[in-house]
Amino acid sequence: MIRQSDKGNLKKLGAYIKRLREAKNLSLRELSYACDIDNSKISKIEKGQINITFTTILQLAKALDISPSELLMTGFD
Amino acid sequence: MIRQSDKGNLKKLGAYIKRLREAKNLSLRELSYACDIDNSKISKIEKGQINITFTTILQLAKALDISPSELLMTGFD
DNA sequence: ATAATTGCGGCCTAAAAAGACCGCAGTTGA
DNA sequence: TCAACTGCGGTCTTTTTAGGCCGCAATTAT
Repeated sequence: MIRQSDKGNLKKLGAYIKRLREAKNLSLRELSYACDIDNSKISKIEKGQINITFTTILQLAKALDISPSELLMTGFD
Repeated sequence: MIRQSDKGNLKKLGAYIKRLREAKNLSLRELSYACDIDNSKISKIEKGQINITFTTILQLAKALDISPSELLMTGFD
């Protein structure tokens, strides 16, 4: 039941998160510490491998110093 | 482990979704049909009772004719 | 050289979302 | 009056996230 377009959107979101993290020169473990999410999970998020929840979005946004809204600015299908 | 602030944020998001739905004069069942999400689930979302995933956010945004980013414009904690 | 860091994937358990269906009380309208 | 609609909550199963820990190959210092 996992739609094909969803996979693409998850990848887009993940790629954007990765760009933001790298722009701040943070390692997975550093970001992990900042938002209290396991580094291996963040890795999976950046790869678009998991469909994160609303609250996880908020956690990441906060740690990345960006508004949740901004985090979803990337154009999705 | 459910944070207290998360509950509030979920309620804010739900309330906003409800406002948008009502602004478009859609019943739960009508919106349900438009985004392919069960009406009882939408009811729970609007009540802030469930922590929806990224893809569910995209589905709702599309059905409500709003960008995902816009859907998260409400100020969260 | 070698020690530390990094990204990443695997594995596990518990909790929760997804998805679907049912039924009811209250409202709305014919 | 009564039929249809509406919001909403409950229940059940399947799938997935959350959350945590471990270890490795590759890169990056020291």
